[in-house]
Amino acid sequence: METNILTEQQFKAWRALHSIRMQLLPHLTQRLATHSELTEAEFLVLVSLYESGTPAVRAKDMCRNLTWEISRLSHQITRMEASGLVNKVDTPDDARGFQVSLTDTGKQAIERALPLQHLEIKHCFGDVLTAQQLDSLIEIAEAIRKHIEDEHKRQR
Amino acid sequence: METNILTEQQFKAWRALHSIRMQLLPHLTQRLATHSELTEAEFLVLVSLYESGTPAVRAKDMCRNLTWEISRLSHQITRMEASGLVNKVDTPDDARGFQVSLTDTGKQAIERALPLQHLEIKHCFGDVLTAQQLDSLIEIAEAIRKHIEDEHKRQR
DNA sequence: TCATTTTTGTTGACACGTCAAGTAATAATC
DNA sequence: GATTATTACTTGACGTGTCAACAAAAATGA
Repeated sequence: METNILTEQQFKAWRALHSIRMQLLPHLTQRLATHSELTEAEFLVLVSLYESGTPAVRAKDMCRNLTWEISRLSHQITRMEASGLVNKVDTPDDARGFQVSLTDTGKQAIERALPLQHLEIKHCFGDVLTAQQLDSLIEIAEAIRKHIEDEHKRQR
Repeated sequence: METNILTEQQFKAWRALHSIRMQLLPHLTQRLATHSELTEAEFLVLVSLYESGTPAVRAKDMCRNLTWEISRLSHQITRMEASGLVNKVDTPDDARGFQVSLTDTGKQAIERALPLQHLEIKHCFGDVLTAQQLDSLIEIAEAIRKHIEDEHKRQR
């Protein structure tokens, strides 16, 4: 309770969120690097592609899916094309955009990494929490999403 | 439910956590940049110093406080010293380490930023959630912390 | 149809974070 | 007290993420 703006409980919860972020996420990205030699950003792009069910995904759609901005994706795809995980393809209907597709290497990488990473998530997140706690998280995310959306829309 | 490793609920909760991370945190760091011209890393260092109550904090202690590794702090302090927010001082008793102290600029910056940022946190986090949800977060963080600590200790 | 606006993406600069390799001082051990 | 191990930090390389400035295609609309 540094100031009296936040209540004690609010402050503790904020620190709790920070703690989750600083402990769980680095741990998981490290595991991912160890068992699959993928960074988190690479993993997210590959999952997004893999789960789309389509051979190629348009950049702007992937951005919406990942909640990334286009500049971030552009940089990331440039790097991943260089390392051979994805290909960049022109869109047939719109000469501005591009599509991203999995290479064979990329497909193998994600098919190997996905179950391993889900095991990690289960082990140090899913199985560590109670059903009530999992439900709370889902509610919390929704409450925050709604709030931010209202803020955002007003600003734009 | 992409694979059947995680239960549906676990998977949704995992996505919820991801959603919180991707929506709330960028929003808050952007606000911080807007109202105080500080990055999140700068803010965290300044808060750590300010709340220590001492004129200077030793690097390793600040690392423990922030859950940062020393390399990260070293880089960060180098940048912040260049921009005039902190000073680097030799420790009196141990010639290996260094201490960090607030400059006047840094002190003014944090005294201005802290209440503003707490208002933001209250507005889009603390006041958005119920008391039960706040308590859940505190419990969740503790459960994860304990789990990771056990994992970590075994590995070291 | 022509001009304007919007959408889509690129690029460069810069701050950030991690890793691995190194250095130097202190602590521990014999 | 000399050797060894540990601690505390530095540095460089590299992947990441944001911002602002830019470019070009597509949609809008007068």
